[in-house]
Amino acid sequence: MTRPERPTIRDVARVAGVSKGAVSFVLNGRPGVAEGTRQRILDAAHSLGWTPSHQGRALSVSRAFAVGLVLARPPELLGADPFFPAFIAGVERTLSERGQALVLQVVPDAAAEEDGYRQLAGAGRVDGVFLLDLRVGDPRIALLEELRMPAVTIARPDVPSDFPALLVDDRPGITAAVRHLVELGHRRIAHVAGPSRFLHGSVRRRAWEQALTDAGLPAGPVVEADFTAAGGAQATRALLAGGRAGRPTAIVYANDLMAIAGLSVALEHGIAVPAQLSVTGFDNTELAGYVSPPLTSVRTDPYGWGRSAAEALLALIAGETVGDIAVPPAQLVVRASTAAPPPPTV
Amino acid sequence: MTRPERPTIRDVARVAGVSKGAVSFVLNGRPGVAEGTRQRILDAAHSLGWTPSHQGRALSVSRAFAVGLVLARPPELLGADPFFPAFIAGVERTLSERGQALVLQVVPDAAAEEDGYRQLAGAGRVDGVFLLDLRVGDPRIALLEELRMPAVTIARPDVPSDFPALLVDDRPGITAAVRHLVELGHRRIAHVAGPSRFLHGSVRRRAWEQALTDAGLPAGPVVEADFTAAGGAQATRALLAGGRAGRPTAIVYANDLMAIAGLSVALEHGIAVPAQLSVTGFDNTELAGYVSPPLTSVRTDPYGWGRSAAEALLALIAGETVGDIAVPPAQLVVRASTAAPPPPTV
DNA sequence: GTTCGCGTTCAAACCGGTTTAGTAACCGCC
DNA sequence: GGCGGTTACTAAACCGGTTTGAACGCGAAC
Repeated sequence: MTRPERPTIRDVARVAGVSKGAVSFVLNGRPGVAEGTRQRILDAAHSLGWTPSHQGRALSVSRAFAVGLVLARPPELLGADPFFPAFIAGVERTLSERGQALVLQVVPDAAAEEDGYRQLAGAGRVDGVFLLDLRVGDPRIALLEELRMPAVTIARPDVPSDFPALLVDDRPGITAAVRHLVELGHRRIAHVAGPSRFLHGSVRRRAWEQALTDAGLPAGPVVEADFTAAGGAQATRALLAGGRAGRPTAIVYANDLMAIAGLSVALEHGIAVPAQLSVTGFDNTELAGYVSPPLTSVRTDPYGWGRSAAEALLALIAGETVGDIAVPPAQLVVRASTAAPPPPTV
Repeated sequence: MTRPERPTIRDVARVAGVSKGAVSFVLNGRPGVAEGTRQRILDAAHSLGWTPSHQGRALSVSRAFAVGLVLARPPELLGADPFFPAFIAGVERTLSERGQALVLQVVPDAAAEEDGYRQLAGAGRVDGVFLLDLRVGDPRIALLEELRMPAVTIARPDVPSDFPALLVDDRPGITAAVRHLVELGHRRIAHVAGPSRFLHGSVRRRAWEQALTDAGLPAGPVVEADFTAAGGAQATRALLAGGRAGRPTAIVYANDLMAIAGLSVALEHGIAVPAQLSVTGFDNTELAGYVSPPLTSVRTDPYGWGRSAAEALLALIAGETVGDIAVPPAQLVVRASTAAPPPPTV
């Protein structure tokens, strides 16, 4: 029975006939080690199959080599919204290239979320965090500043923040959607919004209002929903409840999930899309192109955002000065769920 | 300017007037500390706002207090498939209760995946891992055994494995779907499968075959796809290409995403669902109930699986003997996408 | 009054790395 | 031959916890 113990830096030093310090120097590519010795150490390390212990290193340099992400969303929505996995995949792509890990926490509500950040910081488990799903007047900004925890926010907060922000801007996408509908001839354009306590929820709503105003149109009806299919369906029912007269001819949804649910509610009411009702989504989910009719949507790039956010966070942790990060604007993808409105009833 | 340094166990010991050892004992709830001293130590810790350093603890007990998950899926599919986020949420729920973290890695392909596990193990970054998306003859089982890394597999592998397995079984769900269709009168039941290199892909396919055989029906046409909407659409087109005569009257899809894409392909071909074609999905995604027609699907419980898998893994890491874990069988949720087949053409 | 046993506490070693201060050897040079 | 400077390397301290072995104080037993 051989000992399955992992070799340590001591073993490598012994085999190579040098001190621990020398091994450490070689490992970190520091100068001051003769080439011959360097090779001997590398050979020893290789023959022992040595990989430096993460814990040992983390302790001595007091870094965690990990960044954190705390998500406060009910698990069922987490599953339905394709944003998170794509964002996480992007983050991971950058992190794994640099030997960093992502420490994830999923909590049920906002209170637990602050606790989550507090724990991660208190235990020194992460070197920095991402701030997602910004809320209006988000208290987490102050919390993280108090904890002196480096952070990158996804979108610029509406409260003063010294943290670099990934400048995602939902407004051009919504504006483009409304403009597209206006150009098709729509004049009664409704909105199914996300929760107004979230920044993205309220930003998209205000962009919709502004775009209508800019087009010289009165603000149409708006229903606040919760980004879920169930919520989208219910909101759509509320909008389509009135008689044909006052009913909107187009609905701008704050995400694809609600829009897709809206499509089937329309069908259920005997309202043809896009002949009698135009519909736009947001996110450009994979499924958007494969429902009927294929959904006009706003394409965003959560994967790319994840990559950029991670790069910025690592730079910030490394002590560099990091400013806000620009990202390409979202673009409207026109498919078959939008068309000219029906002729006005006489 | 006050020092923002985090207090250490030494500071707590000094304030409480005891040794580091005493503080450690109190922290870990060990006996052998007088009640008065215990209180003094707790007070000191509290007044300093001390939280033990994760790195320090991890090093001295040589545990990582973290478990790993390596995902080898292209990012775009990760976003579309609601399985992962739900599973991860379940895992997290259990982990965060016990102060453990989840270290996630998303890699592009299978080779990088093995590398990922090797790195996590080599650096001692995790105490155990989950094995997801089992492949036929999965080489990772042997790898993890070689690395002596505790693991829990999601589903029982088709190769010998000493690791506890979460006994998810897709067969009853598929069987129920086929039986449901047979009872409705269908006799030509096709299948859109997942990649056959995955265990869940081939298990579902075989279950479909077996169910047809059991019903005394010949195996219908099968098309192997890749679990994406695009793949599902393409597969559906292939199945519906033939004339009305040989065309299947029902399609059993290996997941909801492909089934939903299939719905719109049918519509595009002028084939009414469920009047002329019945469709079943798998996963019972939130969206399944909100497409038209609402999709008959098989409900699974990835959130619950995550919880159970995490509990088993932690127990295994703690040195307990852990056997396979039973989970409630998947259940068919009948909605409006299935109905009796059209009367045979004369 | 010593001895024993017990509960309480401390000092020191240890986990596996990094980092700093210091030393030995070697070089060229005056 | 002694000096200053460079290079290559070592020994030891340190990061922040846990754990062990010994010491101490005290009451009961002999």
